[in-house]
Amino acid sequence: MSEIIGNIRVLIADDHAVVRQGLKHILSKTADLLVVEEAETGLEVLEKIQHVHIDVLVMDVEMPQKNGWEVLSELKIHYPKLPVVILSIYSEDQFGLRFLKAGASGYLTKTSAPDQLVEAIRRVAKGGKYVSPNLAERLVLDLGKDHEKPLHEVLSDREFQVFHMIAVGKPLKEIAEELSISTTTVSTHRARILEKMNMKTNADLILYASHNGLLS
Amino acid sequence: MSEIIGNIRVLIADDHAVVRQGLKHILSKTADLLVVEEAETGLEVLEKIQHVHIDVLVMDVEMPQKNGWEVLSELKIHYPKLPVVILSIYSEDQFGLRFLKAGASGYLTKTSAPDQLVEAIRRVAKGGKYVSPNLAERLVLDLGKDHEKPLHEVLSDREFQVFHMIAVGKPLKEIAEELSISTTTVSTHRARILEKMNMKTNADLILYASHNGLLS
DNA sequence: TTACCTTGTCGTAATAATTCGACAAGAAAA
DNA sequence: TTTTCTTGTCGAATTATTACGACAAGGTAA
Repeated sequence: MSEIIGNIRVLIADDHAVVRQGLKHILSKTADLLVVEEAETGLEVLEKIQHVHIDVLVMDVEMPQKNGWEVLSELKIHYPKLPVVILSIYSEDQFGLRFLKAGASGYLTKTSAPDQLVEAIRRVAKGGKYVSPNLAERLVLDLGKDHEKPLHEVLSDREFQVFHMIAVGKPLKEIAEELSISTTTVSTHRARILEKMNMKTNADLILYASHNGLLS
Repeated sequence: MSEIIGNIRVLIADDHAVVRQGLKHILSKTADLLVVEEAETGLEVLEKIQHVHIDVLVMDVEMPQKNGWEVLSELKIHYPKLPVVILSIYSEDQFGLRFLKAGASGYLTKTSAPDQLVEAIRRVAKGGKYVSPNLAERLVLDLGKDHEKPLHEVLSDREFQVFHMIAVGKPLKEIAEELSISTTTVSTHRARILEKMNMKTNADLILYASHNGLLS
């Protein structure tokens, strides 16, 4: 029955106009994918999703108001079945895993080929997961060696999140606001991060992140 | 004569496939702008530019192999007349100025409206410069400053000293002690450093220092 | 099941850092 | 040689950040 129309209804969320255009363009070339809505901010996503029926959400990580993380976790409560494809500029091996664990159905970087995106959307619309070949390999590799984890992988998701924000230079207060937690909580996370990573200052974190390609 | 065709030939350079699609889409809606080539890396830009005649280069800042900066400065040597529009995810006042000083003809963020981009390209194709109103204001403010030297060389000795100490992660208090001056003095130096270098946070300083071999 | 970690969270109190003038000495420009 | 700009310096009043101690929920090992 649902095959009569067969269109996969997609909501695109990204604060960059250019990127939204690109996504629309890519999807418009297919017969089965239909962009029914766009959103520029996390809040907009949450709002539009209530009024329009969509099958897949394609979402950037960084957005004003609510970021990808927040939106994702809120969605998991009210729309646990809605497949979400995360689109980010950050490398798959650093962030992809975390998002998948957090319930995303797919993770792609903006450097991915358009075809991959289309494939990903189709796959997750059917209830599947999409993992790029690259990330898949990484997953397999990680099966065996549990030991030699890079320092930052010892961090919990929350800690990593905070770590990253510190590394890109966000002030404590801003981090707290963005995550909607108290500044002291952020400080606590920071202290644990520093301890786990055997470091002493934010400068150490920034340099670490820079040298490990965590900033791009 | 060149008016016979009248098309403005554009080369798009961005490592994000999605963004390239977006740009193409936006430009395809105009009658006069024509995307004749694409590049994913800085090297590719440098290469393609030798074989294909283009009127305007639209380029992202972050690219593998050679980034926007590097490409821009090389272009200034061999193709000093080629207008370059820089497209970046970073706010105008952070980076815009520096790119314009370095010879770019325009600077836009990826959140800019498509129309702005089109306007920018048209303007620079005619040999003009494109500056958003926002950035224009900033420009006026910065008129008198030194344009030649590397950023950190604009600093006074004392400032550089402080800059370096901040960059290696020393806390304010320690800096003050080592230099036997008050912490507020250090803060003042820091503020001036940030202003001179057009930066906002210590993280910016650290990264700058790291990338310019000022640490170690 | 009990005892022990890890994580996410916070408040209070103590510290550190920043902002905002200010001022004087020297350099540079007019 | 005035005048203006740059630098180095500071204090008071704010703000931001950290340290520390705590607690509950979930996980894990025993």
